[in-house]
Amino acid sequence: MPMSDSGNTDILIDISTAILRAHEGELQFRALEDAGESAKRLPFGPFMPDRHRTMEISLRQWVREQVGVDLAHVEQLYTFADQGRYRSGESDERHVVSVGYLALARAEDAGGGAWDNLYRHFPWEDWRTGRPDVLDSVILPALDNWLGRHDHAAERVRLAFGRNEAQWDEEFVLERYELLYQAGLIEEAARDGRITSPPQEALGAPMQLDHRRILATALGRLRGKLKYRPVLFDLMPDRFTLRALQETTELVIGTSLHKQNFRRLVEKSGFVEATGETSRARGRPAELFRFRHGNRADRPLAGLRVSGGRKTARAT
Amino acid sequence: MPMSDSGNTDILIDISTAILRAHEGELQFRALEDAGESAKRLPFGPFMPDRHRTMEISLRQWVREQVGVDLAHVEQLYTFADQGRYRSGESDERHVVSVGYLALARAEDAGGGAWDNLYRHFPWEDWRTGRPDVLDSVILPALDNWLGRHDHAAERVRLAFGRNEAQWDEEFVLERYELLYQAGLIEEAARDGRITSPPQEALGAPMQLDHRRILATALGRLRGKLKYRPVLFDLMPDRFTLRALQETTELVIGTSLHKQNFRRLVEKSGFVEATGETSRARGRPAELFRFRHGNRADRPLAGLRVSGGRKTARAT
DNA sequence: CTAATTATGCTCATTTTGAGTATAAATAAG
DNA sequence: CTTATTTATACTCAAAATGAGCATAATTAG
Repeated sequence: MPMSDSGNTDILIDISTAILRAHEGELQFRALEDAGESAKRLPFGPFMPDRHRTMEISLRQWVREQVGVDLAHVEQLYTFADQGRYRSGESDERHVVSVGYLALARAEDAGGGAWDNLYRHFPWEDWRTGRPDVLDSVILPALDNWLGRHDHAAERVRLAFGRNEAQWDEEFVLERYELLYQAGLIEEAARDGRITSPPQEALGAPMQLDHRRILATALGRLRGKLKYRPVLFDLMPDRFTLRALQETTELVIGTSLHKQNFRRLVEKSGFVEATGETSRARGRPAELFRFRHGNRADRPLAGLRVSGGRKTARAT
Repeated sequence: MPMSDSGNTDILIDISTAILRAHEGELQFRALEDAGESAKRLPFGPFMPDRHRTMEISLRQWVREQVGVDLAHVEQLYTFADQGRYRSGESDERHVVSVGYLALARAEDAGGGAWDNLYRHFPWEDWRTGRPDVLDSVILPALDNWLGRHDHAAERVRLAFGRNEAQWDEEFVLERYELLYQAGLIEEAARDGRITSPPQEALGAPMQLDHRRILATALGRLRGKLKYRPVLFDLMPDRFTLRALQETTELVIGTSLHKQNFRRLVEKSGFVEATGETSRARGRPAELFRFRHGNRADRPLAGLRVSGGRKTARAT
């Protein structure tokens, strides 16, 4: 964005999309494999401005036709113009600008194709069964070691990883990923030539290009958005039990929630209405709810903040 | 983002930036005037990928040198690739992709240049002295009239403008702007050929291109972000009274707040610390505070939600 | 000295939230 | 068919947060 003269810089824009769904107890994303390449990638393709009116329309259509998924929510994440930062020795140096998108799909609309467990790439983000071991056994020691040579980053580490007084903030997915990348604990960092030797203990499964970074951005954005907009329902089928809704929520925010309080929160939010039907399963049948479109007070689901709070902290 | 073949599409990227500051009781943005054109515009310029490593670095440098403003917070808003949607009869049809940025500046770092009052372009967004008259006198009647022919949009209007049961959500700035644009109540809509005759009563001062839309995006984003990240302090000088902090907050969210409760909220948030100094002004001197960097519990300032709530709703 | 003005402290009733306990309605096991 | 197990749902209770005010303090403007 400098001066103004300029010749033709032969820019090519491509769109990469993190398509998420909740399925079989996993938060999954649509992953593609390329021959002779172990790391997977997100669906992406060139954007051709003369053929489509807007990027979002173009994206939806392309994903339906080429990837076979009908998208519910679609949201632009970020446009990267970082010059080759995440592209090492590629021949095609025209790819300069890449636009990342987050898309949500309902499990039913999600066609065949291969889906991958998101947390396989971000094991430190899944706290549903408690604080992940890898944090204390690998990540924090390695970061400490790295901080020895880069102590200006200490505060960033403290905030991103919730050390000392700081709390773990489940939305800081990208900040954590970036720190791990910079500290050379991520395989992509070696591939990009940011570090000389690959990390001793690779953290999470790597992906092609900067796609893991896009996934991190997507997860962070989704976790944040959940608290004030009803995007959650774009991951749910038409009818669902509150239990299913809670499980999907937990998948996204990566923590487990108190069942009764979750119910109270959702019921008061005005986002759902009972259908009268019930679902049959193991125990007592559960009422089926449906999304109550936009209507009502639409109180944000702020209560979904990872509690971390009060732990029976008896009065003073 | 279709197929894949493609020739060279001669794309040009430009970056437009909404630079905001709080100054003299106004929320202002840096505005430029062009000869022979009454509508103002945002600073913008081409992005040249071969000269700069990242867009943000490029942007900061460009703004410092060309616009004379030192930016505090910088945040990418959105990338539009909408084909000429907001560009009517322009000769240069290469401009296809434009990236919008939000930037915050402290009043001290803001150089000379011309600044414009943001709410002059969005009078319906400023509720500091109560519900703006223009809503009931012009906007809602006109929207109702429009809805007669487009009643599918009724629900969007209800939510965006807080009718019936719905509450006014101060973050829906873009949604409101888009609705007004589509309903032809915005001068830009006539300019873009979306409607035949210009609106009888133009709402807010128009701007060039889609710059008012970028401002709307910026304001909405900022209002949202305020509640969970300490961006507010990027609009404040080094030291400030709580009163000044509150005024800036009110400028941004467009509502007035309860003074004592604001103080309580901010003090508990851990974002500020007293300096011991005081400021001299009209009444009792106020303590000067400073931003307490990143530290502490960093409780979100969720309390900044536009209350709208309980109005002495005595028990049942 | 008095009024006006702004800052700050504190109270109080509600609401919201975290964490349980209790009860209901199924299915699975014997 | 009786009991254990499982899941859903209702309710309670205390702690914390929030919305509204009243009260008091410390200045400056007459």
